[in-house]
Amino acid sequence: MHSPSHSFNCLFNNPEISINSGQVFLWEKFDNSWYGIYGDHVLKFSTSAPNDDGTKDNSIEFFSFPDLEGWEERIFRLDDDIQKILSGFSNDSLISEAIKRYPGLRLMRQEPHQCMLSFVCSSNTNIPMIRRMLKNLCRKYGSKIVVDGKEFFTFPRVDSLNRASVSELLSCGVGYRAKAIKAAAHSIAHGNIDANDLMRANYDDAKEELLKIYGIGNKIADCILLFSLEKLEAFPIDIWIAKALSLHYSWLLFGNEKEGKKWKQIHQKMTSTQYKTFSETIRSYFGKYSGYAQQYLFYHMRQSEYKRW
DNA sequence: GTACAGGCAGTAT
DNA sequence: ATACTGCCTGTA
Repeated sequence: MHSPSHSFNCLFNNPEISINSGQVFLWEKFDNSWYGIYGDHVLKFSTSAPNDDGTKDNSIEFFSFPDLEGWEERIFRLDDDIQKILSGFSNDSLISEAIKRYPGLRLMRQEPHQCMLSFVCSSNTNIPMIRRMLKNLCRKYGSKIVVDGKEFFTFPRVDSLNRASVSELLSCGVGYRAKAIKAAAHSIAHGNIDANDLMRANYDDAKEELLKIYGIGNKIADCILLFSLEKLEAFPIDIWIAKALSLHYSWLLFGNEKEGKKWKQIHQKMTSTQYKTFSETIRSYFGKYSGYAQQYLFYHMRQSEYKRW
């Protein structure tokens, strides 16, 4: 189905950059169109081809299969008052610089079950591998939807993953994460954990629930909370953010210089208590929209390393 | 061959 | 609490 194109302001003229941030995994570009898996749906948007005179108007058209009315507001968080949120970081020079440098970068709202399973697959691996694992899972357990002559596979229902045997999951190349995938699917399928409950709960309570699940630790829990459970104060600290923190925020995190230097050398492998301490400090510094700061920091760190994915 | 990639759980101190 | 270890899999 076809949604009318938006009259976008400068704060949302570039949905591509948010997808390229690497926090969503199942989007692909063909020509002028992006296609993404969102639970049971295939989403698509197209930027307009250049006009005859070589100029480009910046209208974007949105589609979904099956129809998902107004998905772009939801997925790109157009309901956030981003101007207000970003202006809240004006006292931080690094984030302010990143905001100027990467216009249009936004958090994306992910489908909760898909988000949870995606990040469960993300441990100790890289983005191309995560994408491969998820695509394999979709192909094996999702359903096929043909759009524009291309085959897409929806994200598996938790029931299917819960019923799958570990050896079947292994054939998707997920390795030792198979056990964690089953654990997560089982928790959802049996109602031990419920996305709507967690959305209503506060950050700490929701996180505590997620941490009970085998395979979900601090970082993955924070990703799930930020990207799918409306906890915008969540601040996932992965290796990239850890680098950013030791590079730019040691003044904030370390009272004494020595400890900062020591941590710089290690600069990964945080203990659980370190994670908690850093997380609390940084969240009280950036405030209730810390997650947006994380998004800009993460993107900036990846950009400055000329990473490909 | 070996190191490494968006962490995590298990065990021993 | 912290230190240390192994882990599927594909790529460089």
